[in-house]
Amino acid sequence: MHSPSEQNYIQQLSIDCVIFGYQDKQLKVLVPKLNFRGDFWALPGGFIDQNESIDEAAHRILESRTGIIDIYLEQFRVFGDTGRTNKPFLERLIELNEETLGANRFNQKEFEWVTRRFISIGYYALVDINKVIPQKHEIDESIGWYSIRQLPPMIMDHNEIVARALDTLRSNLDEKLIAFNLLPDTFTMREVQELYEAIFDKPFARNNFQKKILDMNVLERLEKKYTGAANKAPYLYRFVR
Amino acid sequence: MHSPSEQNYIQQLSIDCVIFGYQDKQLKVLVPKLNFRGDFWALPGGFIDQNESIDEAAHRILESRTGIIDIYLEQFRVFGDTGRTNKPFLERLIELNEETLGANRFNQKEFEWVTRRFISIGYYALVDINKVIPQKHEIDESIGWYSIRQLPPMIMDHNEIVARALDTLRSNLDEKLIAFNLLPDTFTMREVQELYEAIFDKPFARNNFQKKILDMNVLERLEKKYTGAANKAPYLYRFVR
DNA sequence: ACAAAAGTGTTACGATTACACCCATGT
DNA sequence: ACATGGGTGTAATCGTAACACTTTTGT
Repeated sequence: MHSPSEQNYIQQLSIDCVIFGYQDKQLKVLVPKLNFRGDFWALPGGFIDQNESIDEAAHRILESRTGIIDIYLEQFRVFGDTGRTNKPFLERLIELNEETLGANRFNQKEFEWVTRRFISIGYYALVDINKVIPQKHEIDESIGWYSIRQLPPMIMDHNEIVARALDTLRSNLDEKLIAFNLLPDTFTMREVQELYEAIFDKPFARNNFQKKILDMNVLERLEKKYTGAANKAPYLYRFVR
Repeated sequence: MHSPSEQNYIQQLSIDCVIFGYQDKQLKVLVPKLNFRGDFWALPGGFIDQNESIDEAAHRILESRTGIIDIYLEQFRVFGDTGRTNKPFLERLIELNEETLGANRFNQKEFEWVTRRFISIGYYALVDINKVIPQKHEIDESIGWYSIRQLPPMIMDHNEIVARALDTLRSNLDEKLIAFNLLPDTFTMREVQELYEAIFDKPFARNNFQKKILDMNVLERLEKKYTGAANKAPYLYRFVR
């Protein structure tokens, strides 16, 4: 897990993951912050071992960040422009951290390996945010959930990667019935609606929304949920199939 | 253009292109056949130079096969299973061609380079089949258009790649208004309809189809086309925008 | 009784599908 | 005149959006 240049990775190919969660009526993305001076945020990512498929690599990266094995996950786009490299970012990082880095946190070989041009396969994942215990890596200062509306400025093209992931999520949501991956095991119809509103950034009519979701025939209605609020208790639902 | 192992390519990463054309009421794919004993077909593909983006690489590959520069082209999926390698195919090819190959058509270095595990980015392209003069490469015996319903058995996972490309084409066709890339500059409404019927493998109602296409507001109606047939002359249309 | 939010029904609208008719063209 | 295929109009149907009403719960 240490020097990528010494691992048996495929060269110049990486995976970047956009991990979506949902909390407080907001769509969120899990983003680590690097443990260096200069406020560097970078999407969870990694490389592909010679002995694993790209999907397996993505799963491994996700598990190391969320602790969850069973994650909904899909590739959505390859980012492969000519000048796509870490170099400007790393040079600035080194510039801002000369004293703490010392002479050789990066040796020459290592530096050249990670600053080459990289082509990256974008994956997006949908998780139940309550089941995730975000794992920061050695290199991270912190890791946290950021609202899609208030993402920090990330390195390279990572902000664009998130934007593309959101586009894909929106266009796949209904057809692939994947929204429920973002919710707990049981949930109310209002919660589904608020999730949709967070994803599409627009309101939905309550009655029509309920009809649409129930017509998907993928929800099982459970007992009512007594919240203590001064109103009718909503039903709980569970996703089946 | 000779030994890939001596070129400045990104390692273990390739591009495979599904080039769609349309002729004789059939959706077709451009597939070269290798100039060896054993009937090997393989999708047009290639590698990515260090100094070109993946889109540029795909364009280069397409131009070398079609002679056309301005091609509609889109990536649609990455194929990255663990065992994804040319090796079984090449070993069989060598086995069947020992006498003609002689001792060293492939040297050891070359053989190892091309038989490593490869991750491939799938692109699909839409071309006006009449503008294409299929170019076979040195290594090819022939290159030709094969109906999507009667594709030859291709090496590796190339048949699956075509199937995935067709799925993507179908789901993008209306939204991205790309069908017209498969037609000549001017065409009749019947031709558009037959194209759709070839792509979706199902019939469309003539009047409703016409309404739907015209409601896209991307066609300009030109003069009538007198065919000499014993019926009303159809209008010609041109794609605009 | 009332406010708040949930559940459901009913109508209106728009887009798609189905049906029908008329027109141009060559034999 | 007729067969053939092209263009277009209208009605029926379906799914979605808009509107309305009733029910449940705690104060």
